[in-house]
Amino acid sequence: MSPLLASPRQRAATRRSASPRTAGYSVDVVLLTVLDGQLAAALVRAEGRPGERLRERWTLPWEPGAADEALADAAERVSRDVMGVGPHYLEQVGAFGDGKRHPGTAPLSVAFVALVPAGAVMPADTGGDFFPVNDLPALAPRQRAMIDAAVAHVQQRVGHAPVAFRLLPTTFTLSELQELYELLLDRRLHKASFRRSLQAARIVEPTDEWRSEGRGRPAQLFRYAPRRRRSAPRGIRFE
Amino acid sequence: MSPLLASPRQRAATRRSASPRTAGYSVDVVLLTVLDGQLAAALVRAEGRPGERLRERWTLPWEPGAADEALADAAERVSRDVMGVGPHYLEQVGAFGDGKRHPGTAPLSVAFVALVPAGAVMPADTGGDFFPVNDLPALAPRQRAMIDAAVAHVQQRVGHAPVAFRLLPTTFTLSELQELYELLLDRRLHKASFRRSLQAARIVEPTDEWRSEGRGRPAQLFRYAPRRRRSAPRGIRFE
DNA sequence: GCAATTATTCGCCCGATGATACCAAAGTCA
DNA sequence: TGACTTTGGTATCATCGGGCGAATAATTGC
Repeated sequence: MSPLLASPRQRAATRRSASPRTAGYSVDVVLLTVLDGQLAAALVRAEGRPGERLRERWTLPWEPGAADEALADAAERVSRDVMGVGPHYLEQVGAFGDGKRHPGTAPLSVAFVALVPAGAVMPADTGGDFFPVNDLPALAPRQRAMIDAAVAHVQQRVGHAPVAFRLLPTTFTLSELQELYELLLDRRLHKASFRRSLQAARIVEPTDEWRSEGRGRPAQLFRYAPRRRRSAPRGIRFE
Repeated sequence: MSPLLASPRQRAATRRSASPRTAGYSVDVVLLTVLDGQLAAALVRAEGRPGERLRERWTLPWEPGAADEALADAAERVSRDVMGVGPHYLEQVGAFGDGKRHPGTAPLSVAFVALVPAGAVMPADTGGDFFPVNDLPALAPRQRAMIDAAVAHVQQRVGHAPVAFRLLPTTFTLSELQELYELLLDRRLHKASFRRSLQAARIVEPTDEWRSEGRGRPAQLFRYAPRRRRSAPRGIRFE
């Protein structure tokens, strides 16, 4: 079988079956995007051994861990298998293994979170789909925990990493950006303060284009273009 | 051999040798304390197989991963084997496995960070010692990476978790607390501002005791006693 | 007592944040 | 055409928190 002709689904299945003896851990990816104004995670069909009865129909995309490979490389490959292209953001969330089941036999799973811009489409042959994180189908407890941790991880990183910009197209309106921040942080933000802070941080620049959304004044489009080095943190937080 | 008579070192050695076939991953603990005004990590003597030549003499305390156990339980046991008592703080840092060596044969290590109050002593039979994180002996690259990540993790958590208070005795002066924050954050803090924020957060309370350090006015002793629920975060950070 | 040292607090200033209101540019509808 | 609505973008003001220097307090050593 030529690798050039193999579909992502076939590649993934081949790699999985090539390791009948589990390496001791799996690499699982929580692939997040924005769908219909909600955070959504990619799930694929659970593939059990012939004759095995699965209690769950869906699972996070994953791969058995390889001894001689960097974890991030495996996670990137898993993401590529699902979406056809590499993720715009990839970060490790942590290791999960507290006695809960996994679709594979791995006692330990290393979770990654990957971000895909809103509007990206999953190739049909992937056999997967996006589900809102607030309305997930039945999942193994460990996988549910990994999704929850991935969302919490993104929420904590949103102020220190360009998380939001990886979930948006290359150009966007400031209202879209603010709505995304409100979605991620789960709280309302003040419009004037949001734009003031954004301007002070100098991480977006305006383009020459405007977008008219039907009613109301057209909005100027911006792009992510950080021009400022990180300012030293000020003050102390006790929480 | 009765478990009641076994020293921590013997218990750890027994457990390690009980898994000749590696479980696929290890649980490593970065045990931090404050020693001579510096952050210090606990290291133990590296134990190789007979005849095997070790390039490093020291290693992080660790254990092979067990399939049927929670990761945090293993990390707590490792900490207890080193210090004799459980840690005052324990949190997972992440999984490390990017092709670097480990004293065991595990291709993957799950790192935890544990905090021990300044002044705590390591039992003599542990065979370990504390080393300043800025002046570590030769270590395997993966272990060095885990220590660096653990320190960075603590620095990021210091404003959101009672990290500093787990590195201090139960009572302390405000100057000691500020010096610890300056050590952790690696920057100077203004005394009046520090105390003002501390009072606003309502996480310490004064005791009836004062401590005289020789010269100068005696300092009042405080204890950690959070009385305030977390205030909702304000504003936006773009960094 | 007086200087030195350390602890604790006060007052001033500035920047960030939030509330409210205002202006601008488009569509809708009579 | 002209009011009204809708959405984008800005201005003004009050408030709050934090940075800064200085004043005050309590002890040791001379």
